[in-house]
Amino acid sequence: MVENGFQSSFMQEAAARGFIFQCTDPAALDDAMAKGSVAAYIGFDPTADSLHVGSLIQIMMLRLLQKHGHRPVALMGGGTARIGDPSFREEARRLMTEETISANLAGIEGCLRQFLAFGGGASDAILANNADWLDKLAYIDLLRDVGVHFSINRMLSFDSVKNRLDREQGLTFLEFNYSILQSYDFRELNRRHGVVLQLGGSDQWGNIVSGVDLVRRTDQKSVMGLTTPLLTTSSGVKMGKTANGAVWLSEARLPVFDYWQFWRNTEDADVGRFLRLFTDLPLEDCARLESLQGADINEAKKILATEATALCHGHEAAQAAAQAARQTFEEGKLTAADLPVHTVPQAMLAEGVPVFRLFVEAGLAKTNGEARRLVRGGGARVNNAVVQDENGVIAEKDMVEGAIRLSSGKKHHVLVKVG
RNA sequence: GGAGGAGUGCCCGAGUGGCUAAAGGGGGCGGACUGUAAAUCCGCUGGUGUACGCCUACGUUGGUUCGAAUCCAACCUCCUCCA
Repeated sequence: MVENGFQSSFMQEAAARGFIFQCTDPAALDDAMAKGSVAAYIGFDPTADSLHVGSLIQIMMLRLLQKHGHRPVALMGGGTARIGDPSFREEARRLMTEETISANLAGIEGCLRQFLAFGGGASDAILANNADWLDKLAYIDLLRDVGVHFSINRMLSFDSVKNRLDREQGLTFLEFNYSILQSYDFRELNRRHGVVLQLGGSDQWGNIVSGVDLVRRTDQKSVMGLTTPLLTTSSGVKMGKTANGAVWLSEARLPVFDYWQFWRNTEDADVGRFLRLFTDLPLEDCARLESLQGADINEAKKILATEATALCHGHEAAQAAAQAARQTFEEGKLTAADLPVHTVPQAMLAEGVPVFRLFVEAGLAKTNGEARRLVRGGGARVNNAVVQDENGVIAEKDMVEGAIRLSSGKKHHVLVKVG
């Protein structure tokens, strides 16, 4: 463990909680943070209108900065979005329209506001958008100003690039330029807001180091980089994937109940790590909860779920989700309030609707076929009764306490109401 | 610019004229066992109000054929070597 030897409260806590993977100059960073407030940034690409759990470690890092009196800067990749991040290959290459980008920016900003305090104070967070400067860039100027400081030899030596070449994956010029633009962002934020630290996932190391170099060469200033570890669950799966894709942070994309469930279902081996990274609980509490054995660790998971959910959706919503879970899983209550609700038109239930269709309607299956398969596999339940006939009809008579509860498996529940 | 190789479902990957909605694995979903965990075992894993029907799918477009992921042509993209 590298957790001691740091003087600044931020570095001590960040290290102890497991946020630090690599740092360009730990001693200098520690020093700067011990002396005063430091501004640090992380970039977010507006590829969707919400962030998801994959970005959460970065957000928590910004939060930690704020807690220790430093200034977090969230940089929106509004400019780079118009190029399309090439690292996603095929998928992300479709170009986004201006409207999509600005809608996504607004959505992401909403996510960030849950976690950070924005404003004009010393440790208030700042939202920046690289479109503000990238849109104005002239190619030749960029090449002369920034391009000269990039050595192809050097770039080829970066792991991120080398791997691609070794695997015969091919690397486009565009992608190559990505690190130039990112470096340019760093310098711009340094000039505009005095940002001296760039944070990111471990995959960003090469780009971050490039930025550090650029600022040193052109501005003779020493800035730093710090990366977080790549998060996988203990069974080696990349974190944050679930039935319907990503675990989103915005309620519009993922009901609070489901967000709470995501954390509740953490593997035993990850509980301690996640408590330290994704909650504000004191380290002693994390250690105590982590050490619970056997079924007792479920208590720790509930605390993890409620704490993590509170950070994202607020205490009330988190408590409500916890209670809904308790009623549903422990007390076997059929229609606990605060389960995700899906409303359907009155007419639909008046006429009666085939079960499989209602499951699709409620979002528990993506297609009719998937819903039918769910029923055939014995995983579909209506009001807790296993559905036998996929074509069976559901109607108003099936309402219990004003709702019909649909379940996919043991964990996914939706209340269907008329609205 | 020249020569050679490659492009298959969410991912990896087999398949070289009909038995192919396409082996196998991963991932995902469901079931069993548990502790709403992990591990293990079992089932499912294009769409379509289910239909040995129709539609979509083996880079793109066209062609050969009763029939094409499979053969031919052109094109696109990627890789390797040469200039």
